[in-house]
Amino acid sequence: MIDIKLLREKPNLFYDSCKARGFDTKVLDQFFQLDEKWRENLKAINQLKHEKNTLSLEVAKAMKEGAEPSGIKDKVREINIRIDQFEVEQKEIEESRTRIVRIIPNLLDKEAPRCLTEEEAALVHTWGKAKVFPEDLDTFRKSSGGMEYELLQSRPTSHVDLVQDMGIVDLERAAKTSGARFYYMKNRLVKLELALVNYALDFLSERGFDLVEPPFMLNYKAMEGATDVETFKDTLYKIEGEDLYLISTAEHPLAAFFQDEILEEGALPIRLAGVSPCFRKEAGSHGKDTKGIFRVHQFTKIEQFIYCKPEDSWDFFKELVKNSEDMFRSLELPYRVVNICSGDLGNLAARKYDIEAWFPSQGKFREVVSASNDTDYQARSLNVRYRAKGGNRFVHTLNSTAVATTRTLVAIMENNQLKNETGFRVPKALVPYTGFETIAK
RNA sequence: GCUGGGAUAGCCUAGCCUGGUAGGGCGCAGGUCUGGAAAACCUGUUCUCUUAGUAGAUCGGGAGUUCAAAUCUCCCUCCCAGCGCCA
Repeated sequence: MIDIKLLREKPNLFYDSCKARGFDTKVLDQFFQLDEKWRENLKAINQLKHEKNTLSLEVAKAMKEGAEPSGIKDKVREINIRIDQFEVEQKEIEESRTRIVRIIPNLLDKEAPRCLTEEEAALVHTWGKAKVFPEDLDTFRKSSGGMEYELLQSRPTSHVDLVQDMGIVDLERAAKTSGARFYYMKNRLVKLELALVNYALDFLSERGFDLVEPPFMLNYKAMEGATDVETFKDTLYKIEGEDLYLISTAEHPLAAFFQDEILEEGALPIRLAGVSPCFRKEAGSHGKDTKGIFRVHQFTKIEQFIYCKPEDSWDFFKELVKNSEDMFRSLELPYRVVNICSGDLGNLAARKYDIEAWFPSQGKFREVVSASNDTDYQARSLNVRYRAKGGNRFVHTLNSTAVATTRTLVAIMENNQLKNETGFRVPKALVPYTGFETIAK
């Protein structure tokens, strides 16, 4: 949630930020309309309550002296009716205002590029040597700066065909039992997934993160604080008859961990590495990546999360991106880093970097990591503060994927295909965790 | 799921029976004192409102009774203890 006081003091900051995001500024106009009415009403209510309190004291005084002040009591009853009328209206105004405030996006960071679409994201840098099929070379060059590449003789098999041919993923039966975008994962691929999870946890543990397996469900209040309306609408599964939602990322339970708490300044920064399944409806993505395990309703993800002091958050943003990059370097997966367009940012993020791995079969860079600095936006909604000199202040929160298993598995399959047989090589870093070097038919 | 006990400001706690300005302690901040510090003492220390007041709200959340609710009544949430069920 944004800071209402700041919105009142410096409306132009918000108008500019919303325009750059392609967010309709009518919402801001509505806020100011409602807020003005709200403040007007508040004054009237306070005035009436003051009268009421004064008269109530007179009643107490009179009764102590043995009198029956029925005249004053009647007056208070009248005032109560007027207060009730105002308060019913005020409650409605407040609800509308809160609804509106909650959808106003975070203030953009000045380094978030001003543009509207996914394609215009600013290239930050690239790493590795991509395997490119000649047909894709144009697209690759346009989207990769001067990144190194080697040309492929033939297009690598798509992971969809590969996993089914090898019998390590059963999509048809998953469709039967659960629907589209589900999977049964089998044998060595299961081991590889768990290897990836364990590797990522060791990796982050060594870098000072506390490992956390959070609840996989959150109640409305926690979820509302941790995320935004868009996520609710498009991605969350609700448990029928209960005040519970399946998490779509460990970010949310990690963010809500300190809900309504005041942290000691010396305890910051707090680095948490969450591991959890992620459940996503993927509403609105019909027709995209419909086959295979690239975009699914359920996958496992290891997520980095940091709570810190406001003045430090951009340093920690760099740290998160570096961790994620190091992770993908160690998995030998070529990638590019992009600075996401103002128009393509989520509501919470002031700035967001994506890491996009190169997928040789698809001939594209695709998102495997998303790193955001939510500044104080999420912390304000969740009421997470720290004790600072001169008063409690909201912390800043940041999050970044370390590894999302399914997507990373696809990247591994497509980048490491074996030449003479059906299968792929396990990245060296994972071999100690798998105990085998290849997965082949 | 059942029975009982709890939830008061950053933390701890009084007040609840018997309705009438939420009191104290710790911690923190400022001040007096000091060469400096400690101690002691004083002041402040929830939120809201750009008329900042002799203002309003606030005692886990909501509703009710009353001129008036932390206090009485009802519903709900969470925590603790005991019992039950349970991989």
